[in-house]
Amino acid sequence: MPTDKNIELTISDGHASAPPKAAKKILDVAYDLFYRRGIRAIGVDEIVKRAGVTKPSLYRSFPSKDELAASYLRQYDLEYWERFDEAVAAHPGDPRAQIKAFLTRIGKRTQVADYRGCGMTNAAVEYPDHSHPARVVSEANKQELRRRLRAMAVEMGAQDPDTLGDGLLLLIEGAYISGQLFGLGGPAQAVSRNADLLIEASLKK
Amino acid sequence: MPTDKNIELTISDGHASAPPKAAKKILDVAYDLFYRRGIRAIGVDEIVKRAGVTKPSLYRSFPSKDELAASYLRQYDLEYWERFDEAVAAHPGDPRAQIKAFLTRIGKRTQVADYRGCGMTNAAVEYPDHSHPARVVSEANKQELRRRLRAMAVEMGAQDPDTLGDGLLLLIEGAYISGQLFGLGGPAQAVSRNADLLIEASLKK
DNA sequence: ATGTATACGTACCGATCGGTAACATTGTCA
DNA sequence: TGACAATGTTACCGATCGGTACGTATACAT
Repeated sequence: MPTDKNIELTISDGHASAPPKAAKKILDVAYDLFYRRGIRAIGVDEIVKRAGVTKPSLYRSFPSKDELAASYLRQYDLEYWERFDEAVAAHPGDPRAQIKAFLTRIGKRTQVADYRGCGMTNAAVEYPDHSHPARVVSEANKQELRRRLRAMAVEMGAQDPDTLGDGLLLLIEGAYISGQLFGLGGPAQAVSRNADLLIEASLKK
Repeated sequence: MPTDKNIELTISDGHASAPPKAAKKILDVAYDLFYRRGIRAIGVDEIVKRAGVTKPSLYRSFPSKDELAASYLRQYDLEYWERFDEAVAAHPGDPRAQIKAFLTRIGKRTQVADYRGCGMTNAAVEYPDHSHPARVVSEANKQELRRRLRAMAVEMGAQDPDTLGDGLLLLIEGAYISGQLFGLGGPAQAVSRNADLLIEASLKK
């Protein structure tokens, strides 16, 4: 869900002036529609209609639909790391518990009807072209996720931290995808358990 | 890559007559374009152009673009289980080796530039609506994958076979997705190693 | 009150979307 | 050669796509 924080960081780059109010409504609506139904599936007409604004307003705040999609993902990115940091902050100095908290949360999120997975992952699937503005944001987010997981694997004292970090990433991505593929009762509910088994098997003896 | 086998099973349902030749060219081209660039990203005009046929020919063989996409996935499904069964047949009676062979193959496939992941997974991301013809095929394929993996986990003598089977599925889906997200050197290359660790940790002692 | 800038709306653009009607042409087998 | 099925040709449909030219309203400062 979109929040109101840091909107000005994502919609209008550069100049520090306050953004038009229409831009916030547009981004909020675009966030919701892009996430739930996909970026390619949503036209700008539907966005402006649901936002109660007009098309020129959209194009005054965003240079193109592709850039609006990138802005949506930048907002998604902010909220993603907020959730991640919450799990980390809940267990200071205990990376294994941090991971477990994050994965338990993911496992729970996937167990709702019409779960739509990770907006970053979905956007990358929709736009295979690496130069697409939305994909650039998506790839950066995933690189950062990999970096953090590998760092936590080091902290945990894994025998091969890169392998464990990557294994955790695979489980996480698998949970995002299978969550939207299987719905309730799908494999994603087992992500935390499997991660725990994998971590246990990967620690130095 | 599309093969020529079993085309008649996927393009025209019901009557057992040989399919028109244009239909095969159309399906081959659609297979390639849908897989590499996405279903929503490709218009029927581009398909018929690349296939060297005309639009009416497409709509004589396929009732709609959505059904053509479903036919593409049915073909994908056939080839998917061919690859799976190859890995199984290579190690009779040894499910752990079967899994390892299948995952090693996936790990290798992901390590090429512009890898595009699993066509089934991608289609599900593109079409969140569960009633979409393409998604119906995709979900059936994934259900079958889950069934097989859980059955193999039983054969392997896992303590909790459902959890292990689901864990393997998560790793596999993670490999598909991260393969296209990270490109060369990504986490997907560690899928076989992590699966092996997970299996080892999941067996009855 | 009046200028000035900024935000917004009406109406429109060409291109492309998926899909079709009507008819001409081809290849094949009897 | 006749007959039939498959394909091609051309032109078209309404809807939607992303995007814009241009006029209007509103706010604020002087």
